[in-house]
Amino acid sequence: MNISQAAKMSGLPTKTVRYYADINLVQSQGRSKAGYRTYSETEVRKLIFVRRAREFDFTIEECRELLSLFEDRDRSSADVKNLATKRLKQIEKKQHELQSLHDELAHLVQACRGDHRPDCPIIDYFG
Amino acid sequence: MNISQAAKMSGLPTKTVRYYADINLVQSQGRSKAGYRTYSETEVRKLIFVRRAREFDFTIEECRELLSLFEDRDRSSADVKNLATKRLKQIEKKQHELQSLHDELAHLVQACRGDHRPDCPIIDYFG
DNA sequence: TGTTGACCTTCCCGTTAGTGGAAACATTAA
DNA sequence: TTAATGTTTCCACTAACGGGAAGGTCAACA
Repeated sequence: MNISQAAKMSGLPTKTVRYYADINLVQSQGRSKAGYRTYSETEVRKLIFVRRAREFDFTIEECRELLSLFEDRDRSSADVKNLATKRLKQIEKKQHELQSLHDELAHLVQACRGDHRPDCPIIDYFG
Repeated sequence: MNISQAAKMSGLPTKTVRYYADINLVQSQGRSKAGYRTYSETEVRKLIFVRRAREFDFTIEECRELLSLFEDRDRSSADVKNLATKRLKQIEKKQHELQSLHDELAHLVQACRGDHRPDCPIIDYFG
């Protein structure tokens, strides 16, 4: 199948599929006589795999690593679990950061009267 | 004072201070005869203001907006509160996203034995 | 057969918010 | 005088694509 068909089946934009081929993340099966990229279900499966991993905010490099585990019939599940656990820790760290951000800002917003007068604890805090 | 002094006082890297001048976010007070940027406490205050706002993940454009409110003695606190509230909503949205991400991934990690065998629900889920 | 329209290719530029480095000029201390 | 910083501009790079141009290909329809 052509690239747009593979894109549709994988749920990715065509541009992205081409990009993944360019950076050697998911290569096309081959090329047609005219130079069109051709895709089979194997590549589509990999594209879907990458899309799902990206939805979990795995970076492209992490996707590359996961993909090699995915393709390796002899990988151990421990390797995969390690990667996923690492990602989980990153997410939890980000959650904590976001939480303090939220609390501080919420406190400032709550303290601000929000009327026509220029007095504003938010500006005061910043400035 | 010179740029590195302003950088130190504002808590920003010199490169960033120069960048903010380039994009017209915080201009230097002027230039010395040799062409060095000069800074006064006024600019340092603005730099600190921007640094704090950036720590709250306000974008540069939002900083620009906030800065104009900051510089406008006649602004109403309502304008500032609106901006901050918008940002707060964004943060809360991001928190929800991160939460479902976390829960799904945690579930997968928990379900994975993580031993030497290749069976892995994480890979199964992705692939 | 011609041609229209949809699809494909490569290439380059833009995004965010800077960071890193190079070449050249300025200032300061020994 | 020389060496070590400090500063300038400019250019390239980051992540992960998206937009659009210029040109080649393919299928359908009159």
